[in-house]
Formats: sequence, structure tokens, C-alpha cells
Amino acid sequence: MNQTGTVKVVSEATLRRLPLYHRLLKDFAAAGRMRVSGPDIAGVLELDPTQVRKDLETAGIAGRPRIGYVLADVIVALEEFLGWRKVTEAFLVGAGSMGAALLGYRKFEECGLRIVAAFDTDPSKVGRRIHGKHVLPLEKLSNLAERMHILIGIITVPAAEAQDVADQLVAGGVRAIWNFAPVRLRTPASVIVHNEDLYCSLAALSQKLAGALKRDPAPLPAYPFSN
Amino acid sequence: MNQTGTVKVVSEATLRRLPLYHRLLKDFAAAGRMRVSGPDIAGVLELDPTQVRKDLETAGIAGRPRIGYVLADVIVALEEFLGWRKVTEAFLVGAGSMGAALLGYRKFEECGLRIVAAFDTDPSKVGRRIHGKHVLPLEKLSNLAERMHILIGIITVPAAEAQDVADQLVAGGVRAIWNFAPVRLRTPASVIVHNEDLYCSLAALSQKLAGALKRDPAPLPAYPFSN
DNA sequence: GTTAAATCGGTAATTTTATATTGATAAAAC
DNA sequence: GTTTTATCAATATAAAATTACCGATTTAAC
Repeated sequence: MNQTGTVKVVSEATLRRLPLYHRLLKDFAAAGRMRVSGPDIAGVLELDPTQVRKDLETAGIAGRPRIGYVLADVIVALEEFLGWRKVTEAFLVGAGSMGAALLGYRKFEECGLRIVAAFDTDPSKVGRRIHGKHVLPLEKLSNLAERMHILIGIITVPAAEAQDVADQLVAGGVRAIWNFAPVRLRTPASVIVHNEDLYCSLAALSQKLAGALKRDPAPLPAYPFSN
Repeated sequence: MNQTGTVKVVSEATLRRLPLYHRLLKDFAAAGRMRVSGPDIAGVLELDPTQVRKDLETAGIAGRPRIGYVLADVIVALEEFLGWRKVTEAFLVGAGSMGAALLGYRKFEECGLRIVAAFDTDPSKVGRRIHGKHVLPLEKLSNLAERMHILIGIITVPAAEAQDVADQLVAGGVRAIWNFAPVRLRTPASVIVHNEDLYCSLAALSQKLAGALKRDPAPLPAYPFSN
């Protein structure tokens, strides 16, 4: 937010590049470097130098001519900008295999996300722990979310149940939803929804591969593999 | 590919909307509908009608004035365009929790992806099956990929090992990589790489949430939850 | 010191993407 | 049969994102 109280809207594309810079810069810092230039970053990540500079500018990061940027400052500023410097608590709903996988991502905490509990309807899962996190019954979801002022909900339930879970999360006061179910959720405009739709992602890959194979066909499999 | 032999480049944004249309249209078909109009689709998905029509046009789909589109035709054309009508075989590398989650996605086959085997270095995993798929030793990866003419590789190993795995996949003749490891892979230009970087995704969510909270702050948690 | 080179900052041009407008078409209503 | 209406198609406009350019600045080389 700037002095006028307006919040700059940052493009999704920029938002997805910033963590790349952050990661690279952490590597540079670990290697003992103190400074970095826009062209440096652009070179490694194969991006346009101007774009890198504009992205950093968006995050409120300034450099100095001929010098570049002070590595430590940029890293801190990026974390600040991305909201990684204070941890936000989240509930994960759906303790299936994808849910379990996410519960195991330890580095999320470094990115400001702490999953404090999981929820599921399956009695065989409720009461157990997955990667150290309690699995609680779904009935308690919205109540607990409200009492604990949980701001982020992660949905890893089957598509058919996702909308219902989303409604409960919203009822519990959640402000952002990370949705791994392959459905478009209906939520109030005030709730941020981020869809991680692997089928859509796969579609993009498939289509590009199909195009590439048309240009340059692949031979047929010689040794079929029985599964 | 058109008659001139050129391949139309489709924007990533369009490519990610097409599966949404496909899913919706399958629902419509299941409900017994025979036709659909652009505005219909746009209404449900909250998109611009012109954009929907343009997307369909990109996929080579034509409609008729006042009629709209024939549902069955659009579904087939979308699947054709997305490369979903012929199944492509894939290897998955990294039988950790994310790998296991992906091995459990049964619907991938409907999207033209069949994961035929998994690979891992961990002796406790090798030789076992996960969701019915064999886990094989990593040493066999590039050799088997080549012999079986595997075109897609899915990387779900830790970041540190991802580049090595990518190299082996490329050596085995793989043409597309679906990369879940949080690193940018170095591959020949002919190989399609699709990054599914959850940390970048999370960053986008965090930043938007941070912005929303600045506009409309959340109360502090009243009941801390010990884990 | 002076010069040369590298890099940021701001602005402009380009390209891409999204949206609006208008006309043609065909079905349905009357 | 005529009119009305909904829709696709094509074109035009607007918005956004990317890339290019140029001047200012500061370090390093000589």
C-alpha cells in the first residue's frame, strides 16, 4: 500500500517470477555474494533484464546505477512483499494423498504458510496424525476456523465435495482458498481463490506436446510394457 | 497445424481455459443437453462471451448463428485439440508423497496421460507398487524410457536431484517434462518443460492475501492452537 | 584526473491479450 | 410470411504486458 491508501495490483505473471528471483538470490547469498544486477538475474533465469528490473520495482526494490542491488536487501524486500515474513495459519481439508503430500512440504513455513491442522470425514483418518499434523473431523472445521481466526484454507478433497468445503471455510471466516480440486468454486468476491487445477495444467502440457510431435513425430514404442 | 505447415501458438491463458470448457460441457452433456452457446459458457464460468468464442475458434471449433455449438462436437474437438484422445505414456520419477499422490490420480488417463511406472532411488520403495504402479530403480530410467519410447516425464524428486533426473529423462528421449520440483531445469529447447512450482503459486496467494488484509485487516487469533 | 563501461531509472514502442461493436444469419414468435 | 431475437463471425478498440531505448550515475581502469 502506498501513501494514498491504494494497493497496487500486481500481475499474476510478475507474482510468479518474484519467488524465482528470491530463490536465486538466496543461492547467491549462500555462495557469499553481496550484490546482484538485473542483467545477472535475467541471464540465469533467461528473462529480459528490463522485466527483472520492473518486477523488482513493483516489489518496491530500488538499485543503484552501476552497482546493482544489495542482495540482502532484495531478499528481505521480496519476502516482505510476498507476505513471507509473518507466518499465516492455514487449515487443510482433505487428508487424501494430495493432502498428505502438502502436509509434508516443510518449506511452506519459510513462505509464510503454517498448516496447523487437517480435516477429513473419513473416520479412519480422523484422530490420526499426518506428518505431525492432527486430522480432525470435518464438522469442527468452520467453528475452529472462526475461533482460531484461520485466514487460509487448502482444499484437497474430491471435486464433488469441494464447494461444500469452500462454503464452510468461508463461513469460518477464511479469506483465501488454495483449491486443488478440479472445480471452480463459488465464493464471495472478498475471498481470494487460487486454483491449482492439475488437469488444466496437464492440458497445457499435452497440447504443447501434441504440437511438438506434429512438427517432429516420435517413433512408435518398440517394447510395450505390461502393467 | 494448418496447410502451410505452421503450428498456431496458443496462449497459456487460452490453454488453461479450454479444459474448463471441456469439463463444463461434459456436465452439460451428462445433463442431457445437446447444444450450448458461447454466452452460456461465459455465464457459468464468469468469463467474457467473446473470449469464449475466440478460445473455441483457436481450438478450431465453429458454431452457427442463433444456434450455438453442438455439444458433442465441441467436446470431441476440444479433446482432439488438447491431445486427450490418444493416451501418451509417462514415467514418474520420485515416489515420495507428491509422486504417490499423482500416481493416484485416475482421471489423468481421460486427459491422455498414462503413468506406466515410477522410479526412485530409495531401496525401501523400489520393487513395491504404489496405486498399482511399479516402482523401479532410478538406474533403469533412461534406458527404459528410450526402449519404451516414453514421451513424458514427471519429476517429483527433491529440488537437489531434479536436474539430474531431467538430464536422464532427456537422455531417454523424453519430449515433455512436468516438473514439480522447485527449480528451473536446464533442458534442450526441443523439450517442453512445464513447472508446477507450488512455492511460486503460494507466493501469489500470500501476496494477494497480504494486500487484502491491508485493505481490511483481520482480528488477531483469540484461541491459539498448540500442535 | 579523465575516460570508459556497466547498470539503474524512466519513458516510449511494440506486442499480446482482452473486450466492445457491428453485421450477418437463422430460428422462433406472431 | 414478416418480424423479432439470439447468436456467431469479423473487425475495431482498449488494456495490459513485454521489450527497447536513452539519459543519468558511479565505479573501475588507465
